[in-house]
Amino acid sequence: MVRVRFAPSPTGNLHIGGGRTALFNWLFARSKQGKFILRIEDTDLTRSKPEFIEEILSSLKWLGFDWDEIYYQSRRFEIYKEYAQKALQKGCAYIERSEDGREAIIYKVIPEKIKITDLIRGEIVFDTSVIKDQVLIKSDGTPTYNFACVVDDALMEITHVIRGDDHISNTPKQVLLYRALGFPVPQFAHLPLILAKGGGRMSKRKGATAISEYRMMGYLPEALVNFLLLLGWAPGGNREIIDIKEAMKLFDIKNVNKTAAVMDMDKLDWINNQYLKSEDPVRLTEAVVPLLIEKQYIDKADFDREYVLSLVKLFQARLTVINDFPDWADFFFLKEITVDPAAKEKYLSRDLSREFKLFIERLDNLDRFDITEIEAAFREIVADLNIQAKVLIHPIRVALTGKTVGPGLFEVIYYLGRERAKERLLKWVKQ
RNA sequence: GUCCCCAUCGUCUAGCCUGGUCUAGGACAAGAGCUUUUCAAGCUCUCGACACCGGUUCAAAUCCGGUUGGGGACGCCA
Repeated sequence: MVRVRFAPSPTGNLHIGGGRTALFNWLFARSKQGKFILRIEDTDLTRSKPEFIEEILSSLKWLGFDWDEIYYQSRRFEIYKEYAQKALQKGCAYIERSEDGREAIIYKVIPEKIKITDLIRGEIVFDTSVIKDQVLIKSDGTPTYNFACVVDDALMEITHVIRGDDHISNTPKQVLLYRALGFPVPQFAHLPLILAKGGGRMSKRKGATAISEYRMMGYLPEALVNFLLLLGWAPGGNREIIDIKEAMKLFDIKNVNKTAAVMDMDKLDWINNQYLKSEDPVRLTEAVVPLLIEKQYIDKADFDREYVLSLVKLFQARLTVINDFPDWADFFFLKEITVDPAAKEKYLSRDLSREFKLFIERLDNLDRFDITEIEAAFREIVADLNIQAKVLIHPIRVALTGKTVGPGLFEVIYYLGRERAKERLLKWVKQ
């Protein structure tokens, strides 16, 4: 039975790279009917924070990665000490006493060649003569990362260690410890790192790093997962949009790339738009409502959900992120709209009083105020005036929305309602 | 500095293992156009890569070596 683990350290948020490591572990486990284990590596008592644990767990849940077991290393200190004693008894470790009299347990590294077979990279050979003796238990009694990791992976019966590239150099140290303690050595698979746009490591200065930030920005978890999946793995057949269920069928750890990938926000945006388009409008509305409340565009206690739903449908295909909606659709909620200066200059610098007045009259006289009737009325006017439709459409859009881009004009007028449309047009009519 | 990993369009990648089917395919981005209602949606087209040098071979993106470049690790952090 396949057993894999994701082992984050709660000294920070769940990173985009961590998210991808979790993804590949989860995918591997689920595609092999195995177990996905979560292990919180909180041995550094001063740097580990409960709020980070919360954050990591909620990010994993948001991404859709459920775990079968969860462990906290801070509750297992006795176990590590026990195994350190065993190493001592076997004679492969020694005690080092510091000046203040505290004792650390150190593993003695003997020069040899260690060969590991990485599932992604193939054979890697290390010479342990360049590795220093390894601390197992620090003088404060807590275990070191490499030691706790080995003991836990062995005790938790982890069959495959799938982790970031940055752990390659830890691998020979760990193999040494597995052998010393008589544990079977698991299989290793080292994932390439995700690099920042300009090269180098991802950092706050080079864009969003935490999964939760992407959530806040309005990305869908399915889209982010799809994006992460494509960073280092291809489903074949030139496919770009693939959901996790199908990825489970096609995924093979051996097909994961060796090359580090650069984070490309443009591609993420495109993928997110693809998912947004096929998202259930009702669900999207649920996501959008809190944003509208926050901006005070709607009243939490009293708003028309059906109306918001209609507007969501109007913008859905164009949204890059969910959070675009409040900005792009603001004119449906604001009493006073702000007109983009450039748009005003381009479309409303000419006096259109006559045209606007005509249109207002036609809107007034409509028996049925619906999209087809509005358009019919508009078409008649441009025919009468003998002008191109766009000559009038763009100025009207700017007058009604304040923007040069948006949904189709007649839908905009319909959902704005007769009175508001007339009112906004009237502002540009000189008496 | 030492050790390790990596190397196809600007970016993500297919192809590489099992050399010829590759004048290297797709996607994002960019550019051009269409959509006689915008684009932030849609459609069409264009631009654009096997890092370099040697070797093996009838034949190399594919195999081998080196160079260069990028990345990572060298903590009583994880």
